[in-house]
Amino acid sequence: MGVTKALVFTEEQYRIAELAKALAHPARIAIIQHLLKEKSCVCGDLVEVLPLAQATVSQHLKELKQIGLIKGEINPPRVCYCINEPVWEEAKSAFGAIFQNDISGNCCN
Amino acid sequence: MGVTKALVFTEEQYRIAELAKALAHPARIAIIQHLLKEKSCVCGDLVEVLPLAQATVSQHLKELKQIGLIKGEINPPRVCYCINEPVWEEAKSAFGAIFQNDISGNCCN
DNA sequence: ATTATTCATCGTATTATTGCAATGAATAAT
DNA sequence: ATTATTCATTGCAATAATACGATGAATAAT
Repeated sequence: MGVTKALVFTEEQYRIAELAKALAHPARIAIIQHLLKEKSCVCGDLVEVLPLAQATVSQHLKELKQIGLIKGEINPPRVCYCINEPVWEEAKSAFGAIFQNDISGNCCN
Repeated sequence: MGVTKALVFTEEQYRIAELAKALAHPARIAIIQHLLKEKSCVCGDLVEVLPLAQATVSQHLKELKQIGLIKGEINPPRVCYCINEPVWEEAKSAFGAIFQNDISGNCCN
């Protein structure tokens, strides 16, 4: 049955998984793409772009903020969102590190 | 409250989210990393590398296979796993398309 | 034939995610 | 002061993900 080792995952593995999870919903992809497309901060017109209720959009924004991929600047009465550069670069290199691997040497490729 | 538009997400958004979800667990990151590290096919010694029961590892492998990121070749009595090139390249360019964006022009960066 | 090995699948319990209506907080407009 | 706007948060309900023991299927070894 195979021995279950008492090994836990590495910090890196948890972090990549966490970042991936933040991207693991079409609404959050749509939010990110919208923020990337508008080259400046987006002031909460996201609800009109998405087929979701305001509360739901707010939840997705919260998740993206929590992980650090985006940030929201309060600019009453609106809140302006944009990509948060440091974490964005972290994610970029994390995914880059995985996908830059050379897989051509595999016996089955 | 903002008008809820009758818009559904694009195929691309669903696909990226789906691929991200496949990477959204440390065990699956560990599996992928292990397959990348071993330059050839890995014959099911994954259970010994992971702190999880065999059934759980099998589940994670199933998910990765379902999405197409890996493939398993039956080589009785073992099953050999490796990265599945076509989908791997698809994921690589999907994430690349997102992370290659220039965010330096944002008003808040 | 019997037993061992390897891996998948089923059943099930636990926990996490998703979605939205309702409400709250804070400011702007009248 | 009252009302409208903007966005966050709370409180459910429905669904999905996670984990693992138990079992099954298929082959190899004895």
